[in-house]
Amino acid sequence: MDSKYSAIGGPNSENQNKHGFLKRKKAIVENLMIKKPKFSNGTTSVIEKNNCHEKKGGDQKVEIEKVVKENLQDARKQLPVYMVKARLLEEVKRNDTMILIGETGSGKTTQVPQLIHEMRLEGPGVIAVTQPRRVAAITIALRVANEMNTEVGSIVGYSVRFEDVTSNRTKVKYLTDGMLLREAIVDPLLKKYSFVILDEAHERTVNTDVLFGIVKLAQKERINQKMHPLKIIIMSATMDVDSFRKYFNNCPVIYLEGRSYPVTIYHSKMKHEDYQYAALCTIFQLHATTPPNHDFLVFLTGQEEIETIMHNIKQIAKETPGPSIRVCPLYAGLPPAKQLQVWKEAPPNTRKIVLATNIAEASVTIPRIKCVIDAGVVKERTWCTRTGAERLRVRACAQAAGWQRAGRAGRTAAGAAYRLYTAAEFAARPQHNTPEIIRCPLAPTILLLIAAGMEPSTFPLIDAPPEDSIKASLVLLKELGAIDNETNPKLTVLGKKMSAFPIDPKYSKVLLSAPEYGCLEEALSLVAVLSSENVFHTPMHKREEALKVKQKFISPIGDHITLLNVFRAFCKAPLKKQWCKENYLNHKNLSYACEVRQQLLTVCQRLNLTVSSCGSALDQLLKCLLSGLFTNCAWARGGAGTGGRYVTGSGAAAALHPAGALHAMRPPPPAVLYTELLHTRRPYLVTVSAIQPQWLHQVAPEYARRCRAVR
DNA sequence: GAGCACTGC
Repeated sequence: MDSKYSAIGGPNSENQNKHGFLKRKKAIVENLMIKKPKFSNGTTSVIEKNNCHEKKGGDQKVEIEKVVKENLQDARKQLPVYMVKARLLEEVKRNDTMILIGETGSGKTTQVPQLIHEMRLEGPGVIAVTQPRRVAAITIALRVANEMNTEVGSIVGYSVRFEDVTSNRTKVKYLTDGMLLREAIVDPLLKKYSFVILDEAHERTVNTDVLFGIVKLAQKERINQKMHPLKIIIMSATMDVDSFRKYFNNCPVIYLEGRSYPVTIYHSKMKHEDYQYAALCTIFQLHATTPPNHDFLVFLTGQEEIETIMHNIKQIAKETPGPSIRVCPLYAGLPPAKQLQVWKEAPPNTRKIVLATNIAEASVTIPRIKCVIDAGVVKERTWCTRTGAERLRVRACAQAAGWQRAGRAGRTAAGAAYRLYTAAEFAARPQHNTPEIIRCPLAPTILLLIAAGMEPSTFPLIDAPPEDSIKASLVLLKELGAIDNETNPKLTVLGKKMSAFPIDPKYSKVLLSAPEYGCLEEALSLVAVLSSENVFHTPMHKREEALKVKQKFISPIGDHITLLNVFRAFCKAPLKKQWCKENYLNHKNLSYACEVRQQLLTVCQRLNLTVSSCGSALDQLLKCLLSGLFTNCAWARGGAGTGGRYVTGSGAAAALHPAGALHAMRPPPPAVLYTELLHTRRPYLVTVSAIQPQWLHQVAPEYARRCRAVR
């Protein structure tokens, strides 16, 4: 390694501290160095053990429970945040808003709400703690309930989509930020809460960014109206503190020391043209020089890349002496059963190499990783305001992501991180990723803001999206009939109903038009599938077979009816898991679509919509779909024989995606309705159905006229 | 005739 990498953070480096080489910022209010706790990792396993032995004799159980509780309390008191308890509570009492910066393991997420509650600082109100991910909201609530010796759903509860485990006794409520946002539509002043704690703020998801504005306005308005005050706590890992502080009127910032282990960071000494090749070289160099029980975690960009490198590793390993290798892929699209491999310990004298996307950066934690190899790239989705085209491109990731990835090697012991790029390249990268709100379609967010009674033009966002992006979304909402005008938008009756659905406004429009076309039954299923993830699972090596099996679902009308066929067959299948496996379908995503459908049905019933079926009159369903997706039409260009070249309503050229049901159709349909315009190697129309050109004039006459002028 | 990172209501 020495020949190719140089370590940063030598004795004179400002990046070094006494915990190791991982960069940490200096404290403004507090900077505490905390000793390692006695029960750093034992606590959880004791709890699990206890749960497993629940049926044991009474006395023994009590005995075990007592030990567990004592250990839990001991462990709590060892947490960095617990040690600044007095000071922290003092600051909480004194300030309405504060920022809490805490590294992994500082205990801020589990302890701060408990400390506040122990002092009854929340008064008659509830403490809300938001998380970007639902698994986190659930597991943290369970843990805190355990620490407080109560059942989850009583004093401590959680609320995520499809699941509300709270009661009127709940005082500490963990919820996804999306969930709090939906609550804000009904109650923009968040009256039931006396504290709102926004956790993982550094991730800068659209939802947290919008919540910043909501809580800021609610806090101000509650003072104006002389109501009980709203206290705000922003919690985050190291981040762009200055901009956060400025946004929250120079509120105080408290730093907590983390509890992770030192990670030594190495940079590549020279630039690599091909990071995949560099990754392979580094893997085998390290394989030859480190003990076999050191697990590796390699950060790559996507499924295809991971599968390729996995194949290469296996080939090279055959001809390489030394310990054997177990390669584990990890990306979100992988079926859960296959993801489980990652958490299994490798047999003796076998090295585990995990090849992961950035799912391993924050969403999941893999134990025992001693060595991180970071290609320094990420696949990012961007959106073109003018054409509505989305593009996935590989980009260099920000410095913050580099630190986050490196930190994954120091979760359970000291480790090392090898960056496949030079220190100079790293220094030239932006400190933080572009916030999501800058690069995504805004129509859903803007509709939500208007529904919550906010004014989009003056709503305080920490980073403002491009002007034309906001404008485009307002135009779309006007065309959908959700708002009355674009300059001073007010919600229409239709818009109010649209905001009741937790889906893209285009799709809520489809559902609300469905009774008119007598197809709500079908529309619910279709929209549920379209709002979920891809239901087809196509492993690279079994592509042919997967395509063959898919044939039985395919409709000559197009992909939408094909999806409907899949969904209906899934609902009827008795052994769903097995059936999905046989048909190369993603069980998780189809089950999710079922839950979404149920939720959408409930909203429809609340709005008194008539649920009827159009039977075999599928034209009705497509017209209904067009009522929400009328901006997604494309027309065949240059007549027959041109092999599916199309131009969209916004003038963008694109081709039918080869995996689609209409791709082989000759001649290609003169007009199509597409779900997505996606730019990969070329611009493609994805999930497409054939329509009659005159339908657009019937369904959206105003748009059709404007669109013809452009074409 | 290609290939989609990650979340969330």
